[in-house]
Amino acid sequence: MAVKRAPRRRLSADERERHIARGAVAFFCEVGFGGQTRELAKRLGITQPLLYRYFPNKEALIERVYREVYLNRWDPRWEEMLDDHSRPARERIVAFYRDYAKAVLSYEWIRIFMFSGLRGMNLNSRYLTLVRDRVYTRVIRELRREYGLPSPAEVPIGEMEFELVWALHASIFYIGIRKWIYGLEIPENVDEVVENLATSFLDGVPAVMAKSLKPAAKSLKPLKPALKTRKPATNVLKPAAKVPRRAPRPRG
Amino acid sequence: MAVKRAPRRRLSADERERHIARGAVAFFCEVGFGGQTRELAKRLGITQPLLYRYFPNKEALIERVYREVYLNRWDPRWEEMLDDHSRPARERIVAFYRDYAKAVLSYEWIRIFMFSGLRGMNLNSRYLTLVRDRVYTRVIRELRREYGLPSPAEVPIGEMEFELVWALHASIFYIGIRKWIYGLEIPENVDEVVENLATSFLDGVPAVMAKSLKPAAKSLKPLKPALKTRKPATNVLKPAAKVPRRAPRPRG
DNA sequence: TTTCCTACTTATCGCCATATAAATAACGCA
DNA sequence: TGCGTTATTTATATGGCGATAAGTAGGAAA
Repeated sequence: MAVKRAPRRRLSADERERHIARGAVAFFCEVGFGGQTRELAKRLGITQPLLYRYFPNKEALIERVYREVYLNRWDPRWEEMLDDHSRPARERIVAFYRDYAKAVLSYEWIRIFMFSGLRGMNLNSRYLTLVRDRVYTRVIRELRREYGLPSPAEVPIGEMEFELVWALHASIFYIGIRKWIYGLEIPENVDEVVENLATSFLDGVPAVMAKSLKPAAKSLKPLKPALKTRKPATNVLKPAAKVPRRAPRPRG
Repeated sequence: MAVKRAPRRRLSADERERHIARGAVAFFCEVGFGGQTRELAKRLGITQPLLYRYFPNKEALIERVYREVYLNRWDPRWEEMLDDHSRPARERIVAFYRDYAKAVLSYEWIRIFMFSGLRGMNLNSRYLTLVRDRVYTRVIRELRREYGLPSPAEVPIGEMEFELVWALHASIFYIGIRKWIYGLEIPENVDEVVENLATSFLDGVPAVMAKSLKPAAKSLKPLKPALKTRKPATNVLKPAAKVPRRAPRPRG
């Protein structure tokens, strides 16, 4: 039986570029960056050479996928949220992680994040350094305040304290890994789980934290103070040279 | 300048097979399974067709890599360790996780585990189901006992309890991800970190756990009882048909 | 020392993936 | 309604990678 061919439709260059970019995200996060341009084109309902009208080569397309996924993932309100002293610290922290989990626990993000890490991109470390500077420092600061411990200005944040916050981050992110990388079942009510993880964190942390703050503690190694340099926010990637569309070739 | 060629050395078939297998692990865990057989052969100091004398195709070689890495990773003493009632529960649990972390936080394991997950292998889920049945259930059982809560025989283990143990597992495993996938710096003294994570876990968990055990709790959803079927232990993968070496071809 | 088995190499096939060049046709505009 | 621009397709080049076939030589045994 003959394949019914959809009537050819011309999109504006911008529309098509976005169309391809979105499709590429969905495609590559599923099969990895080894996925073939032919297969991608087929899914998009276009021919493979058309991709090369919009992106000079596959690598540029992948670059575009990174921008699509990494950009605008950061919600600047998170920082305000953690700073809002009108609410109790515990409530703020729990609320933040509930929000953050919603933003981060998606098929696309989890997989692209892993793929880019395994490929040796440094996007991951850039992104996570940002998280550390914008979030971890705040969480620790508020925890210190909550438990009557010295402020980071008085005693700089120690390695071990960061590790404790890393652990909470990890336990949330790992829910996504279990589901979208290992293909395991996870609880239906992720919100409740995250809430419990944050709560359990808040209950378990102070003992260890207080211990690590005692000058006698074995490995109290202050880190470079974070939160010092104030960057423009939001963008993990540079605003970035937009890939120039290929000029139509002269004919004849 | 002429390339100094190492004198050709003949290994016994078994030796060469292991040589290739070990090299393949190191190679594929670094570049992923998309890595080229030519490049692998170069690193091994052999020619690429020789690979095909020992493995019928690339997929079989990859299969061999899985066996090499997954097999014998499980230490049966872990279960005994957790069951040893002559030591306090907290001590046992902390000691177990210190040990487990040492076994699991390696470049090879972390990366192969991720690569196999992203490839859609079900090895990950098989392995992790084993961990759940052999470890998580024990940890929860001991915790319940420690805190005077009903035993799993009386009240089956709930979803949320498993989630709490997952969280500890995640926070340890994630240390490896940070280092070997994201390329981030991690503390020198991982042992101490793991100890603190386990401690913080033990301090933080009981409140949430007790809550989740109250019949009134929202989502007390008992899971299928684990630890029931006793499997031969140790092997995650089937003992597995050894790839038959290719018979030398008749000549002339 | 000679022989013979087989580990290993050289040479090469054939396919498939990225990428380019040339031809076609959809749509805006006159 | 016809024209020109350019989005899109068809056809194809080019190289790389998995895999095979045939020839070479190491070393154990006699």
